[in-house]
Amino acid sequence: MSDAGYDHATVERRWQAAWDDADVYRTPDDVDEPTYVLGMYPYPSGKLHMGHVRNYTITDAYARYRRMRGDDVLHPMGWDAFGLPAENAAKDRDTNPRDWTFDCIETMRDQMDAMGFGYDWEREVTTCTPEYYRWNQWLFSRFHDEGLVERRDADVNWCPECETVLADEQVEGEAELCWRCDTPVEQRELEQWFLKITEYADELLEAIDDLEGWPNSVRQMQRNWIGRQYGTELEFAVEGHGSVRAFTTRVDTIFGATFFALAPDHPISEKLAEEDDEIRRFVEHEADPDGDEPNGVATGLTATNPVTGDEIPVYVADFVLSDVGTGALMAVPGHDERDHAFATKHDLDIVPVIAPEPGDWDGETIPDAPDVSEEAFTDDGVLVNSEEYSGLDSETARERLTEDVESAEHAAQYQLRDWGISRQRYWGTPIPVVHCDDCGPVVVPEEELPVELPAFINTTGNPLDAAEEWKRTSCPECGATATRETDTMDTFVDSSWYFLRYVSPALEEAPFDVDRANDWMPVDQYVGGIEHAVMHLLYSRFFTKVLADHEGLEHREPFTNLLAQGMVQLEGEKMSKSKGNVVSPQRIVEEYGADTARLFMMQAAQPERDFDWSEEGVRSTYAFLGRLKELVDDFVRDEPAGENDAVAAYVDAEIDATIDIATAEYDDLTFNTALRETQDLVRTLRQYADYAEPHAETFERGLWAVVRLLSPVAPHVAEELADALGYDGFVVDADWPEAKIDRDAVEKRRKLVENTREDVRQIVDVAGIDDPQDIDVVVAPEWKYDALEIAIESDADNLIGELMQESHIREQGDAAASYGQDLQAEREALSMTLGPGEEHAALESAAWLIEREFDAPVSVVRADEVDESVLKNAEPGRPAIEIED
RNA sequence: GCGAGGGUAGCCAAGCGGCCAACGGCGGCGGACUCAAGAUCCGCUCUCGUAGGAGUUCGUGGGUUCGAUUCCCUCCCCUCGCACCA
Repeated sequence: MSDAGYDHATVERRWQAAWDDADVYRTPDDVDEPTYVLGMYPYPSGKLHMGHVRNYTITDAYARYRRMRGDDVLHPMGWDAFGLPAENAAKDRDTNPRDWTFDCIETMRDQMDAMGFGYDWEREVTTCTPEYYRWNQWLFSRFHDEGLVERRDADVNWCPECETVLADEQVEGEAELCWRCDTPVEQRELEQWFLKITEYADELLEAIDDLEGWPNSVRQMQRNWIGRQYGTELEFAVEGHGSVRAFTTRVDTIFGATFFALAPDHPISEKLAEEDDEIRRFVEHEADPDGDEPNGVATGLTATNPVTGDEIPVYVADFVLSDVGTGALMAVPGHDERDHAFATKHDLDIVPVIAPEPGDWDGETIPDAPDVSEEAFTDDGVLVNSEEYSGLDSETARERLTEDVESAEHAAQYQLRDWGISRQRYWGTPIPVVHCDDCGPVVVPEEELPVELPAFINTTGNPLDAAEEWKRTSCPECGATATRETDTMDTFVDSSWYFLRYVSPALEEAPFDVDRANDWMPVDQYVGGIEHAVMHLLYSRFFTKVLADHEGLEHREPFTNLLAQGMVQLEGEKMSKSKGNVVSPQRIVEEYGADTARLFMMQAAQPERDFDWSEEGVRSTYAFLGRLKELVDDFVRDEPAGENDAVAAYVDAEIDATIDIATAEYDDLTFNTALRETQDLVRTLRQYADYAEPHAETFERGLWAVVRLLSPVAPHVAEELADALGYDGFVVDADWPEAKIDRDAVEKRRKLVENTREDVRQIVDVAGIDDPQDIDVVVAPEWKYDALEIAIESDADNLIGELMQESHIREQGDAAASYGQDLQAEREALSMTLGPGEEHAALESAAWLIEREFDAPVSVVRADEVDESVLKNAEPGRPAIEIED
């Protein structure tokens, strides 16, 4: 047999053209509840990489599978087409972002076609077109109407390289580097537009529990990101400045509060800085919120502890962050590590007020106070030194104190911040706002949308700032001369709702057709990289909820099932341009074809796992397809005329087994297992053809099953083979094969055959039989199956007694007693086997495998055809074996 | 530090209460085919064993159970995310 392969280029082009002519991937608007399969749309960088190929092969294979199962399928593709790289590329190449982007899209669409991805291109969405981004602007204005847009001064993350602000999510790691260019991020204060995602913090958090189709890791990352914490907010009176609210999760430690601390940019700190040089010096120069050391300066003021009435010193400290809690906190050095460090440094009191709960605590005795002079005790415990609260456990004390203190109330604190969407860049959606001297910022009215981007100006700053003519406009409210907002939107706005646009991509009246979206959404299966675990997936959930509340969408979550696909690596390392270890999909497609690339990837590992690209693996996959084609061609050229005998029955059963298992695996998206089974079936078919003249009908059924089981992953070659087998029409539209038996029977039959073959091998080996002459396989007598069934169902203490009540078992005498004892011994572990007739048939049809292996005739016989002495080894699920040498 | 997910035979990797000495792949060994090689096919690959047997294994140490790779606890190690968060 050769490993020559086949003419993949011709085959793939032929079927791509045929699909195209027949428009097979089109999803008409009038289908009912299609299965919505979606891969995260790519940024059009100009080149498909292996990550894309893997991502989109997964969705394509699943979409094809669902289609063959009879579903209508929505499987669209589009372009996340705004973004900074286009601007940089335009500058480098002396062109403009628009032309560059469309060139890239063109190339990538061709590459996707060459991969055989079956998209409904009539639903293509491109975010950089005014037809798309006008709806970003429209949504901005709707969000604004609903009070979900805010403009405020903010300290923002500024990337000096990209010359734009970044969302918190776009700043990476401790070193605070820009996610795009790895430049250290700086802080700037700018007027920014925010979407108030925090309004939805509770729902975004709580609904995560119901996202059962999502990986736990992603769910947990979102929970952490939202970071809700319950605690208590209460007031400390600061002399001369009135009441100051502080948030704490540990109000139970309030008797140990020995100082009070304010953030450097707290209003009181700023006021104090105006009056006091030392405080000003600290606020303006010394404060280092990023440093490890807690620094601070005494204000000379005191604050009144609302519970004890004690006056405690007030500090301005850089470890207090203005955007956490209220920007002011009560510090308890005895029970908080950071407060402890600060107190030690400034020689402040450290008072223990919580003791570890004694192991044998009775619930009331007040334990001894722990020593906290060296180290804070941060766990919950029992209150001490806390007047009437001493002796309470932390939990109860928190409740009680929050109730008792007049200014105290339960409060929640979130880590999630509002989403700053302003970007000082050109290639994005213009924020539809006009600044008027009299009216302030005014949102552009709906009928004037879209605010289109002006022509690109190659400049160092924001090109929109340089577009003088474009900037000059009139105020929509008072008509006075006004200027346009020059910031554009974060591109995550685009991707927060694109999955809705696919439903009605050309609609001119609204971003999406609400009725159809209600029918078609949510996305049934979403697939993409883990890097979007927080940002894109959280923003999309937020948008979906807002649209549900205000635009009539009947779904509150966009994605039912989420698959975070693993990386394609090379020798255990992530492929990257800088490392120079990139395998180009283009080259693989040219050399081996798209089917090989797809098949190799899908069989290499489960979709969510990382796996290593292997040139050798690719070659062997290619060889597999070539040999399969040869097998089909041989069959068609010279149709065999074998009998429908026991061997054919074996092959037939294997076909069913393969279909049954592969189907279940396709449902789970574990393509690797489905494909392994399918390849095993090909091997079985080849063995069959080698061993005997195959029964044509059975053989063809097997080939046709293989072709269809393979077709979601290797669609071109599947069409080619189906064509060779004389199938009229496209495999894409063919019915998924059906198995005639159930999984349980499949597994029992396979196990029986496998165990029997193994036993024969062992006997031959251990007994040192060189050349077996004759092999008998003896199925157990029927009464043993009955006894087994009784043993499984019975819960009587004395199993033997129970068995002996059956006359046909009792008649077996010693044999019955002996088998009964075996059953009794393994009683808890027994399970039902196939029946005697089924076992006989299964072994009969598998006998050829043993004959072939040992080159000796095999007879499968029933119990009543042999001597009793032989029968003692025969049990249900385990025939007796007699070998003559 | 907090949270999540992991640690399985030479390697990768399934299993997640009994059919588990543990699917599958790679590597290695033997055989068939071949002039030969490659490809393909058939076995073997923890230890011992002349009729299908026995023994010791699934990070560590305990526990629950008639029975644990599978459940619970301790500890060690790895990966990922978050982190001066009050």
